[in-house]
Amino acid sequence: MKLPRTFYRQPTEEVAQQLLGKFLIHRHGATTLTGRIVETEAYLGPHDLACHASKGRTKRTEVMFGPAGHAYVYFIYGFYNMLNLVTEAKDFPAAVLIRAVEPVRGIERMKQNRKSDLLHNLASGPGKLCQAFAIDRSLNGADVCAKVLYLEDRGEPLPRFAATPRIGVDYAGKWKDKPLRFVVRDSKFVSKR
DNA sequence: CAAGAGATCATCT
DNA sequence: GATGATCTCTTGA
Repeated sequence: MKLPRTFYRQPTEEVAQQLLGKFLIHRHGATTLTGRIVETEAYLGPHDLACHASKGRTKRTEVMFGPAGHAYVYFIYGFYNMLNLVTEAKDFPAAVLIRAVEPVRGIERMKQNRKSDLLHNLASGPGKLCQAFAIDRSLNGADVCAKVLYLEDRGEPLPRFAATPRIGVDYAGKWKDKPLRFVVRDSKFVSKR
């Protein structure tokens, strides 16, 4: 079943954890790309110095201020897109970064998109994932309770997971060490470290 | 195997 | 004009 908007309206940490073992689906033209989520990070809101929205409401962070259940896709380092899901109430800017999935369907297409044949190298990182799933800024603001990009609960119980500090946020002061990254234990498909 | 540099651009100061 | 919620390749031991 497709995850409803109420799912995304919950506290961000809760959403990040509950997303593990759920399925990300992108209907891209004639191809359906599917992956099982194995790694996420929570960005808690304006007080979280690692969250883009801590810098205020800008053109870029606008989507995070909107209602839950929409995609926040941004471009970074001149190369990569990052996929986030907006959480919590309207006007409260928080989101969950999808960092890695286990490829399930559309694998041949992912291999082409990534120019790699290694299954564990297709979507094991936020930039790789977006490349494999053909996700770019044209999907920024997209409703993930609609038909193109959405998530599904396929009845799998919540996998065992670990919490670690988030990656690449050394600038975030006391927030950089908070255990807000969640990874499925024993998955081969998480990003390194 | 670990460490470091380079790639490249939208966004904000 | 500086700087990233990254990735890949090269280097050197």
